[in-house]
Amino acid sequence: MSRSSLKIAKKSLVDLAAERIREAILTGALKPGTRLLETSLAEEIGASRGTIRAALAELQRDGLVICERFSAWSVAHLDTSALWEIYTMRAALESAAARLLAERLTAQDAAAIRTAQKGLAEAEKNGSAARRLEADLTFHHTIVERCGNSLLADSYANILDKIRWVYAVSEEVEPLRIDLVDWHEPLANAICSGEAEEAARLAYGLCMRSLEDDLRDRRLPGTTSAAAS
Amino acid sequence: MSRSSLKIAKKSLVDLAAERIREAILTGALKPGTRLLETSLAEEIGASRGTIRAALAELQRDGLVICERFSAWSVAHLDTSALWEIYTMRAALESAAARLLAERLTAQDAAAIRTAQKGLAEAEKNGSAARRLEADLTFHHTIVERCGNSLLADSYANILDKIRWVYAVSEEVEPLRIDLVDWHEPLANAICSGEAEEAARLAYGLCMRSLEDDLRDRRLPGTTSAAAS
DNA sequence: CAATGATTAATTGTTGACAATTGATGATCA
DNA sequence: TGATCATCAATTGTCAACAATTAATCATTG
Repeated sequence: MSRSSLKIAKKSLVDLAAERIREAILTGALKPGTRLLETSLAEEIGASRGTIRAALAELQRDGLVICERFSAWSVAHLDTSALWEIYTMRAALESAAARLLAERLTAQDAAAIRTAQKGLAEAEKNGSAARRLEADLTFHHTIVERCGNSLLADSYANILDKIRWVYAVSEEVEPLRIDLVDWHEPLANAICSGEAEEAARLAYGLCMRSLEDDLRDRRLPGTTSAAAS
Repeated sequence: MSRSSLKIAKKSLVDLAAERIREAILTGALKPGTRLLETSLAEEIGASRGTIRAALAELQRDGLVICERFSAWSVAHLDTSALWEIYTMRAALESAAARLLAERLTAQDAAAIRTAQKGLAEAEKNGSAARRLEADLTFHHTIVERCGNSLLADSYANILDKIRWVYAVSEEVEPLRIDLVDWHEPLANAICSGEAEEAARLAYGLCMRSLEDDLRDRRLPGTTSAAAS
């Protein structure tokens, strides 16, 4: 943020195509289980099959689509056990990030955390469900982005995508129950005061609390898979 | 393990090619920074450029090669800060896995842990450096494989690859200092007795201890980048 | 002589055609 | 009738040619 690059990031057709398809999946326009045909996508998007194919391969590695050899591409399924995996992974990454950030905190980091907190407060006061969700994700994203580990940050970005996906796909109910301000304040304080262990524990707890809420609230279409204990 | 699939996994040329190139990188045959030409690789491996291209894209997502638009593919660099990222990521994943496994332990899990421990003991008694390393990685891998989160396990497999890479690339010294048996026993015990918090803490500690050893011992060629604090 | 602009060889980006594989359909035969 | 086998259409896997872009080279110009 302090020194944004001036470089124009020209994107290849593959990237553009991947972005389009990803968007369609994450917003729920393409529902889990939907069959994807390379030729149809190529025609709709306006690129050749090879290009679409490369884009699909990228999404496959992100876990958004699956491919059975010589048979078919399709949008990945999103059942209760997937939900559990996503949130426990999130907890793993985020609690580690919180610890790292608390250990190596700079003044800019603290300022960014406080800004994200303000965003939470505003969204809480008068924001739509979508706005509250984004403020929430932004807060957590801030922590991970600043923890200094790009490997971890990249993986976390993928998880955040999937969390948006969960919200988009679930036959809605109770969007984001918790009181954003109250629940996030202790974590923000722990990080900003350098209490690494406490920050890690709080981050872990927040994620698992979200998991419980979502497991209770969301009805994921399709499967009836047994939830993790 | 208990129920191996009978299915023959025919691999596509892309997968085969990716495997070859990955192997060459992880063993150090292709050194960090080496320029990779699609045409040369295509000729050497015996596949078309498009196939090689797809393989490279896969390796790019795994962080083994990098690609600058319209200019060049090359083997990724592996400097001190990369080492730090790899090990803190490992700590994040593994401590979470240890916690999960301790919480949901089955008899088979406990047996697998004990088996992995025996492997450690044997390697410690009369094993080469390479053998000790593999026994070590196998022990940790066992924990993660059995934690029940495939998302986490996939990410961890990639990290393990990179750790092998570190050992292969570093101008060797002091291979794997710790006493395998002594250091892993507390973690194994914590997991097998269901002490989730303790298991998580121990796993985290083990990873960070390994990081310290490797930061001290290994001289990574090329960069002189400042280590993380 | 330094900075700018044309030239070109090398390399990646994209495409459409062809080969291989699969699953469904219907014919064949005990 | 029902199981088995050939056939075929649909779809993915692979390839080789062509287009776009880059970086290096060298000429040009103030």
